[in-house]
Amino acid sequence: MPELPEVETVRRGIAPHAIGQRIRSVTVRERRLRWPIPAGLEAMLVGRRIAAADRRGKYLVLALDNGDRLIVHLGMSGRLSVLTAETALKKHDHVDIVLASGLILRFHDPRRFGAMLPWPATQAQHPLLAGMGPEPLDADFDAGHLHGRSRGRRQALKPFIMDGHIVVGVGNIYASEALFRARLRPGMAAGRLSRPQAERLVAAIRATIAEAIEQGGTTLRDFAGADGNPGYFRQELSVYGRAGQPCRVCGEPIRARLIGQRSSFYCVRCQR
DNA sequence: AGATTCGCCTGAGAGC
DNA sequence: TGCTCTCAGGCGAATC
Repeated sequence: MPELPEVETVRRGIAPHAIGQRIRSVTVRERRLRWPIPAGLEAMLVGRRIAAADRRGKYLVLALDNGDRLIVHLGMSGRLSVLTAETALKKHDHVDIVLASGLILRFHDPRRFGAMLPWPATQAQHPLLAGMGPEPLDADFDAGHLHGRSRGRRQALKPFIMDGHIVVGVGNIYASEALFRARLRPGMAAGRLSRPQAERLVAAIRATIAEAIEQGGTTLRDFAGADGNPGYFRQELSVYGRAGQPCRVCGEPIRARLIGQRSSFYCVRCQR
């Protein structure tokens, strides 16, 4: 499940092959993603040079030399891979972006929760990116921000930190992991977060995300980087998917519970 | 406005 | 073996 570390891993994998490359051709085999791929997407891309490969939250943003941009979201099961021209097509290979080098950027997404949308240069802000919270690794994500935004909130802490308006990129896996690291219960009301707890949570989210990026993300089933390799953060997971197994810190069996319709994992002893 | 629920999808795994 | 059912989950949109 691509969360921020997985998307960043993909971005880093793609950037050296994509930046500076002119787009030779584009083939769209399936337009029905989360939103349909607009008919004009191919024309926008072909002949342009890729100037940058950026990321905002879980959105990849490929900037073109004329200021137009391509937004890519991997959804649940999406992959964006750098492949050689002769790589055989697989089921769910929806889009090929063929570069002047001969390499292909191939978008593959069985569940089609992903998206591929144009962001014209004439459009200052894209609706999907407007209103997004700070990046967890940026300086403007700090205890003051998190504590301030949590005031008056009765929502559970876990869905609160998964809300992209509060902070971007924290999905279901890293939310459970960061809360364990911060020693906070996922079900506690966000509004009851003390200032010192907010300090701890910010530090925990930062550390969790940063370490996951270093490991190339977490591969449970689907995820692979641009080179097709899995991420190795799975072996670092403290609580996610470990229901019934002993807490790595205190030995207490890890509990699983639905919070905000999402499976959540925590240690009742370590997390108060 | 905040909180919750829904819906989009396919593949994997469980159960029969 | 093969069918059916359940679950997973990002996140915008709809609803309460």
